[in-house]
Amino acid sequence: MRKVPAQIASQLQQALPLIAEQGLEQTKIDEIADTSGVPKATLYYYFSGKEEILAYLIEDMLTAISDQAAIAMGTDGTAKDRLEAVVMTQIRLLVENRALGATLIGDLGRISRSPGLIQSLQAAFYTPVENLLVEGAGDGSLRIIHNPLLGSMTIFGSVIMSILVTVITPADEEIEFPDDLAGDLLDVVMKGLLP
Amino acid sequence: MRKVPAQIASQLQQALPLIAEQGLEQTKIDEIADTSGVPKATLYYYFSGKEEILAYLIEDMLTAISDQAAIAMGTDGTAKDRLEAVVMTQIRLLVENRALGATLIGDLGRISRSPGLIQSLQAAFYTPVENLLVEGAGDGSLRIIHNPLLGSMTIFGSVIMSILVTVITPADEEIEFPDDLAGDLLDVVMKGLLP
DNA sequence: CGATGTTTGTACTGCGAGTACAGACTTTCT
DNA sequence: AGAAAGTCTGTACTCGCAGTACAAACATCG
Repeated sequence: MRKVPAQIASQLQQALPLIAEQGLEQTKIDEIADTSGVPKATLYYYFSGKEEILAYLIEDMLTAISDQAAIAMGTDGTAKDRLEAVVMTQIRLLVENRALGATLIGDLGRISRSPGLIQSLQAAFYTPVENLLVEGAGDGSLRIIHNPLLGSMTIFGSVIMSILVTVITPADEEIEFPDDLAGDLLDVVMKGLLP
Repeated sequence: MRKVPAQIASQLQQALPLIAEQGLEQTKIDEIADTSGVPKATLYYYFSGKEEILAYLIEDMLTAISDQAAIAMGTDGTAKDRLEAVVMTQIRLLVENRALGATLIGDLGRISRSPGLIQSLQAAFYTPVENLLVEGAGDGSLRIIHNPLLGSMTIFGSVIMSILVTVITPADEEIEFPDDLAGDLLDVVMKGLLP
């Protein structure tokens, strides 16, 4: 895969709603070409096919998320505070690009089939959270849990499911602001379900 | 779609590992026919295509889960106890049929595009949990949370992510027993991450 | 036993992914 | 400047595979 010019990368975003809506399988290359304005021949000049186009866009987003998460991790405060900051960041970036977020979540199978994407996904979601859980057990701001990986999965799972629901919801209905959503979500995850 | 004979439904299960591994997109109808032993012409006699075959299998599993969940809900005990029973049931059924579980989770987008499947998914996962959360707030065995839907999403999210990881994990590695997994997961979800 | 439905093999059609390639245009090098 | 190498895109093509057509064998049932 050749280095993709920023211009083209940006144009490709326009095809995302289409892909999110009908799935990559049902989205024809010509549709992607037409909607994005990038000629089909040019697409094949840069990518080897549909799969690679989508993988490229997803990887791009995951990189952005892990970058931002790293920043949030580096701030001051207890592990708990920074965990909340990280989760908020993840949610914000997913919601800001709804279509890509929906595709990411709706197509976890595709991601799990690509080692590169698995790695990016871990870097964006698992690793930062898992590190913070360990840190939190150290500085006392978080409970020591038996299985930290499961903790990060719980968070990741609730994040993506929340997003999925806001994304499935017809666009005409009002969506909760990411901050409210993130707040409620953290409330549940942090305090648990027991009284 | 005609009523599918039990025999054929059962044979189709054999094609699931294939679909889980490479995705429906990459799985050819002829492969499904060969692996399952159901002739291609017969497949098209009952189904309108690949999509419908997979949808049928998924719906089948979701129905089984919601049936079992309903049973677990009907037992004695506090809402908390029954919630744990329900979650254990969900995990058990997903793990017992790894391939289908993996497909279900890896292809949430497909599900979210089909109203029928959304409904089955809700019946299997959301509705029972959400009801129990409300009940639990009533009988005092669970905390009153601001957004019950979010509670059920958190649980669903952590369940499927845990499954996804056990499924992605190379088959040669030892998998945690569903009971242990469920136990750890409930520990996190119930008690939360705070000390 | 006729009628209606099931099952399956074989042969076919057609869509759309991906390829080939030539020509225009741009950048880089000498 | 001018050659060389790389970028971009239109057009026309191939070909794999999903889905269709259909006929013949077989079952079921009234």
